[in-house]
Amino acid sequence: MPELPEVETTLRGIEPWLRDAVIRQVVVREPRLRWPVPQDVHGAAGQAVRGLQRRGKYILINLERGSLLLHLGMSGSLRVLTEASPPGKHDHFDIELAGCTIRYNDPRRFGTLLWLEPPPGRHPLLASLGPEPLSEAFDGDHLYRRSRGRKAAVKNFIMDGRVVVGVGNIYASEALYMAGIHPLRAAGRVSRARYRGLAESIADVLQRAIRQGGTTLRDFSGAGGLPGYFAQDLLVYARAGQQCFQCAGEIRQKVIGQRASYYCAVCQR
DNA sequence: ATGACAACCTGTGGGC
DNA sequence: TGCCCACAGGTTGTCA
Repeated sequence: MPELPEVETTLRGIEPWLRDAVIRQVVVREPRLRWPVPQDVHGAAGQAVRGLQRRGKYILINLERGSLLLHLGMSGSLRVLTEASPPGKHDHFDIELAGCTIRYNDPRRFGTLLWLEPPPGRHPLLASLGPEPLSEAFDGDHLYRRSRGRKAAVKNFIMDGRVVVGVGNIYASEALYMAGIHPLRAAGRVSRARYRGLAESIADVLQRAIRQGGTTLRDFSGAGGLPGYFAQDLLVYARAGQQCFQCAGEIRQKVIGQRASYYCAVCQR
């Protein structure tokens, strides 16, 4: 469920509660996530929060010595609870602070809770990640350089976290539509000029989605429990069979790289 | 190095 | 109402 805008929304929701807080304890009820939750995470207890950051779709809670690394997977969400409430189904762990509990729910258990020794950036999961799409380091020239000789579909290319982080299945379709690029086009056969447009589209769609609190298709909600409202702004995603907003042609759906992809065969070449 | 795809897991919705 | 299948916002690991 969560791509970069949803993770950013989640981060912003928990940030005010974590700022200057001390971790009271981490309660793990179900350690069987994407990787087994290590005992190390209990080392967080008693440590003060130094800062919070997002790296791609990862959330890093940096403590005095070491960091908690969270990933929401496909169906994870965090919720800030200010009153005691009994854990429900799929509530796999809590991060308890003095004034609240941050509770993780994840039906599919593709999410992650790991302990990172400093410096966090050297951890294998973070070490080879590409640039942040909303940073100076990301632009069309970067995409152009990285794509030379690549035969993979451009949609798969921009969803590769080593190329650029945070672009998931929804926003990949959206950005390619905005840039007029067919998702199946070989990444190595997209011009520099069109990659510049694509990079701008990626940054634009992610920023607008963040402003709307992300996209809620079925069950995403931010840390305050509210859904995101970007679903009503989607141009192609989940619109198979409906009319293209530009040419009134029919939006197509096709599986690319095991994922449903949406595009207009007229507007995207 | 690159690309294709199976795997991880649960819930939901559609067709019959 | 119930059963079975396809599919769902992510990422890694394996194999050719």
